[in-house]
Amino acid sequence: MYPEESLVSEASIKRDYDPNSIERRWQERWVESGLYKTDEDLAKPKHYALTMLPYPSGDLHVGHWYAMTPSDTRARFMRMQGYRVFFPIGFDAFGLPAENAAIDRGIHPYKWTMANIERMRGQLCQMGAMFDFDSEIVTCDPEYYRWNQWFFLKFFEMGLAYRKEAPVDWCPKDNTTLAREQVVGPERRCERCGTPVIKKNLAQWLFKITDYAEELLDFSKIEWPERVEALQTNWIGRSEGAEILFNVPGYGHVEVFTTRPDTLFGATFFVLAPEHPAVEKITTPEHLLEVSAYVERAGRMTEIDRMDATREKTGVITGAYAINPANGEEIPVYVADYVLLGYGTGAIMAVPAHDERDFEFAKKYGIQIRTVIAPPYWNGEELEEAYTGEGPMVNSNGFEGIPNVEGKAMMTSWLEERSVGRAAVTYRLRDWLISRQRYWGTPIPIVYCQQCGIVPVPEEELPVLLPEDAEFMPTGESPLKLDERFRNTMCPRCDGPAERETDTMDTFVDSSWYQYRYLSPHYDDGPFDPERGEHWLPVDRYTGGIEHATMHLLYTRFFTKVMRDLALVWFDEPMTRLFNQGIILGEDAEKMSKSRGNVVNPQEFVDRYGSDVLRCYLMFIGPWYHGGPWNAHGIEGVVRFLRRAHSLVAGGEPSAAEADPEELGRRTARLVKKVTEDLDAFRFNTALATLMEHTNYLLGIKGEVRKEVWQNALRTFVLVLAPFAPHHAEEMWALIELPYSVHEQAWPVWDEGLIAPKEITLVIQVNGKLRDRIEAPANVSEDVARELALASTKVQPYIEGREIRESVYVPGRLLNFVVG
RNA sequence: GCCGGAGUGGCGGAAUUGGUAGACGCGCCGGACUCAAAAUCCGGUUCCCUUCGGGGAGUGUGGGUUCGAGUCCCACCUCCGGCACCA
Repeated sequence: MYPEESLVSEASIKRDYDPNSIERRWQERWVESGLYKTDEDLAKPKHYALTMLPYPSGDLHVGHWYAMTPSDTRARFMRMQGYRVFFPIGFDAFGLPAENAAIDRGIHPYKWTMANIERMRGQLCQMGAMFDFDSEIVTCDPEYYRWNQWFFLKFFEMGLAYRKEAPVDWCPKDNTTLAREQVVGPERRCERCGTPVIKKNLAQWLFKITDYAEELLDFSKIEWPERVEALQTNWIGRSEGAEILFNVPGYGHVEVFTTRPDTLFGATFFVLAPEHPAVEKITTPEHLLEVSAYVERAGRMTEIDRMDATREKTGVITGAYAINPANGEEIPVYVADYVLLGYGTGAIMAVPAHDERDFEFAKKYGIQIRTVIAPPYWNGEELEEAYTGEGPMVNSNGFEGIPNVEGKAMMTSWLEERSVGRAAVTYRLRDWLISRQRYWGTPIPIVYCQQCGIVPVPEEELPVLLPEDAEFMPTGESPLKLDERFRNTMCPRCDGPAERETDTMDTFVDSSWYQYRYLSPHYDDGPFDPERGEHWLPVDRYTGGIEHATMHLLYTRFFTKVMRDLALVWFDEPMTRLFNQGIILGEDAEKMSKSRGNVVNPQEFVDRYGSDVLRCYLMFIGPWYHGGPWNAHGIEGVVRFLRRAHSLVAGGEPSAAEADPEELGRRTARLVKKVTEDLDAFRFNTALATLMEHTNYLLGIKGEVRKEVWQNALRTFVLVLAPFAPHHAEEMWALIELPYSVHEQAWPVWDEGLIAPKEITLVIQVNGKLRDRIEAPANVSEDVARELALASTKVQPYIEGREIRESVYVPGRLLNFVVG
């Protein structure tokens, strides 16, 4: 995608030096010398840096480069700062594209995946990252997924894995069910392929993440972006309130959840979700026809229509009555589809005066609207709309005049005393549905026996292997279901005939604990070697995209908490600090996509300019968290920068010692300070700007300082360049005849005392407006500064004939006269 | 509606956290080198006015605090992301 009339021609790139041959040469040397084997020197502080593992789609795209190379730069920086750094990589190798390739082209998913991994591994090496490939994991390897199954069994023992038949989200294109998290947007589309999902009634396996809902809301032990915390908090959706029992004479008690127990006296009707089990039992014969018709219609309606809040509320009366426990009133029971079975208890007490939805419903069906919380300046008149604000309770016998905020707790304890209610918390979060009707995933280690029922596969029989000779139907039907040899088995408990579970696990299970497996990818006695865990856990820095906020990042927190409860780990959170990078867009500032034709192929740029250029360009483009549009011309600025940097070390004996060595020392110290602080805070763009500035300065004084001084300046410069452009830095390091490898050197330190300049530009303002700039000694006193300023012919016109009321002096910066 | 984030030159973006707005880079303009071009190097580049000394305006809009506001406060506008008949 580089422009036809590129300003930097190929010939000119290769004239001075050839990035490709330099890079290839050093990559080979790095491998030979084992430079990136993980440092296990326990005397050093540990740093576990992790970047989200890629899906092996075939080729690295520019998004991978954008995610990985700054992460690598940061890891290199930590290494030079004296940390032992663990920076692993692997492949999230299960998933649908492999299976689709099998269906479309007849290639077995394993073959397809492994070929892709092979290719991507080569590209990762070309990137010049310090990944330690010895710790690589491939999640479709039985050695890996065996432990998915092991976790499943543990979850099952703990009651955290259970099977339930319920209406679930089904993607008709991918032919599988999805977790609630994988259904996105108001149109309820499949997160993977964008197809609108439908509901299907199926028996599926779920992980009980809701048991950890409260703990997942606690972010006090991690430093994660507020944005992610907000997204997860939103997703978990905690509501505090009360559960209240309403008696329906002739049936029994029906429980409701409400966040507004303070409005109980205003409950003038009662609503059940159409799917609520009580509906058919309480409906009186004369309403039966109407109710069943309504329930059927609601069932046929699509989820999207059903959830459309702008639709006019509908409902039918059941003929039954519920008794309001607060005042003993009989209130009519309706069935209405604006009440959802999946939230709370699937039944509500309706308080039209103080809830917009109930208000709309009551207006339509002529139900009484009784104000029980007085709005400001309320005189008993009828409300024109629901009042949801605060106020004193009214029409509430025994609670009159109590501020409703206090009334909530009082009403709850009043109900508790009478055993008709209690304080309760409800979450929007649903349990994690992990069953997938696909082949290319981890088989769920469960057997169904006619005698014994649901039987877990014994631990020692793991892994339950995927059959290799599966047949892939063009319809996308689960190949495991059709595979008799896989399906038919013996019950581990009674040896009788039994059937295997044919669903596989959501691939998000794989990535929920992969950070632990990296530590000992071939360990046989558990998911990871506990001794290695002690040396490296938890992850110190995790980097990746924000799109996983309510999926992967929530699941992995959940897994770690369960692992803690299994005493596998001693901490509560998987990754202490998280950084989300942005998204790299096409040149048209739109999301890259094949259909738009704006996809940037990183390989083209690597071939043309080398990977250091691509690395640096991606870091220079803007703040990492921000992302932004690709610019094929912009990258040429980085080509020039690296070439100029390289030319610093090429030849040229000093001709005259004219440059100020003190200035050089000062600027070098400033460079080190700035790059150090910027890298610490992930500000790669401004660090590179400083490196560019410094390069230009050095080129300006090249040949004008003594050899030792120059050599020393270059040494420091190459050291701080090294994390950004590892190949170029290594080459320059060799050219200035320093011993291999630059990446094993200590990060330079700076002398703060050298940084302050002796001369400063003092800004003179009059009434806050800039009037002059005066060169002055850095430590100039206020009195001297005043004299200098008053002597300025540029300042004089603005103070002549006026009274100087005050002057503000900021040492080393500015002097401001306030004149009247 | 609720929650979160962002608005700065032609463009990507800087600004030591209240102290010279526009660093660095792209693009553009001018110059050097060249037969010429590319590359490279040097200089310029927020806008308006200018008698070429300089002057005025300026960080989404309108107010405010302050000697001084891109930065802090209040109100609003626009855009992006998430959630949403969640009781």
